[in-house]
Amino acid sequence: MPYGDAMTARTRSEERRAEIVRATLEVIAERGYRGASLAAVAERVGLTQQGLLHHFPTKEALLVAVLGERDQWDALPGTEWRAELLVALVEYNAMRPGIIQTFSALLGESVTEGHPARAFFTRRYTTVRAHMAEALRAEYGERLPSGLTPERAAPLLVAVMDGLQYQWLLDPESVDMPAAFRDFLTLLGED
Amino acid sequence: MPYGDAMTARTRSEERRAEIVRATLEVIAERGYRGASLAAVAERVGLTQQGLLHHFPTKEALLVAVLGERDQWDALPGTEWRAELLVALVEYNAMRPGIIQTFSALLGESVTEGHPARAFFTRRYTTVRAHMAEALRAEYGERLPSGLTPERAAPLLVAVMDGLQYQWLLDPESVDMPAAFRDFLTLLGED
DNA sequence: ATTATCTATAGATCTATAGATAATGC
DNA sequence: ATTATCTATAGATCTATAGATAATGC
Repeated sequence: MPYGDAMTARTRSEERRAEIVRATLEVIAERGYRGASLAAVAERVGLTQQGLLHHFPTKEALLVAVLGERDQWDALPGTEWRAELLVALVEYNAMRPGIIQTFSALLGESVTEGHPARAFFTRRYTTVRAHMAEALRAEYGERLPSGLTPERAAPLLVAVMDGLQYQWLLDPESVDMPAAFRDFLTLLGED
Repeated sequence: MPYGDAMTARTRSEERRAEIVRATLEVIAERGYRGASLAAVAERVGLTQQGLLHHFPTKEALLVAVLGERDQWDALPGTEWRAELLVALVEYNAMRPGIIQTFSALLGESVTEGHPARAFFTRRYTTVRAHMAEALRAEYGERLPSGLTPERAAPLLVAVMDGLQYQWLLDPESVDMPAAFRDFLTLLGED
C-alpha cells in the first residue's frame, strides 16, 4: 500500500461521518440550521434519525463539524490573498451556489440570540479582516492607491464579498458577482 | 377633533395589530422567522397563542405584515438618496441594532428554499439597486469620478451596507460601521 | 468485543381549528 | 351584533435516551 493511501485511509466510521457532514451542508442550505431536522439529514444518508445520533451525539455537534470544514469557507490559505487570488475565489464561489447558500444562511442566523454559530463567525471575521489587511499591506504598503490604510480597506473588502453573495443568491440572473467584485478591486487599487 | 387625529385614528384592533407586529419584529431579531414561535410573540403582547391568531390567521400572515413595514427597512424615500443621506441612514442604523438584526436574520433565511420572504427580498434588491443607480446618476452623471457607471456602482453600494451590518452585529466593538461606509463613499466619489 | 444501526418511546414544542365566553360598539 | 380572547385539542414535528439486534474487526 503506497504512503499516500495510508495517509488518507479512512475508517468506515470516518467515511460515514464525512457523508453525514456533506448531507448536513445540503440540508442547511435548504432550510437553515434551525430548520434542518436530524431526520432530514438522516434520510439523505439512508439512516434513521437515531442511527445518525450514533455518529454525532447532538444536533449542535453536527453544526460544529460543519463549521469545522474550514477549507469549505476559506478556500485560500493564510497569507496568499493577493488581488488576483481574491477574484479567483469569487469566481469559484459563483460556481458553487450550494456552499455559498449554506454559508449565507448560517451567517444570517448567527446574529440571532444564543446561536451556536455566533462565536464562530465573530472570530472568523476578526481573522479574515486581519488576513485581508495583511495581504493588502503586502501588495500596497501602508496606503492603498485610493488612500485607505489596509486596516480600513479590509472590512470593506469582506463586506462587498458577503453582500454580493446575498444579492447573487437571490437573483443570479441580475447580479454578475465576479464582475462586480472586480469593479470594487479597481476602486481600491486606483488612485 | 382635529383632522390630524382623525387621519391617524386607530381602532383598538389596529392598535393591537401594530403591537403584535412590533413584538414579532423583536422575536424575529432574537430567533429568526423559523425560530420565532407564535407563542413567544403572543406572550410578549399578553395574549395566548390562539388569541394572537385572531388578529393574524397564520404565521406567514404575520411575516407579511412585518415585511410590509417598508419604512422600517427603507428609512429614506425614493429619489432622495444623495450621498449625505446615505451616510445619515447608516448612522441611524447604527443606533437601532434591533431592526438591523431583524432585517439581517430575515435576509439570511430568505436564501433558503421556499422561504416566504424570498420574493420580497428579490424584488426589494432589484428596486433598491435601481434607486441607488438613479441617485448616483443624479449626483454624478453617466460616470462616477471613479470611472464606474451608476449601474455598476449600485450593487457595490448595497453590498457594502449589508455586509458591514453583519460584521457590525457580530462585533460592534471592532467595526465602526458609519466610518467604514464613509470610506467606501470616498472610494466611489474620488477619481 | 466493539461498532453501527434499529425499534420504541418520552417529553417538548409547534401551528392551526373548533367552539365557548367575555368585552365592546351601535 | 360584532369583536376579542380563552380553553381544549388535533395532529405534526423535533431532539434525545434506552435498550435490542446486526455487522465488523481482531
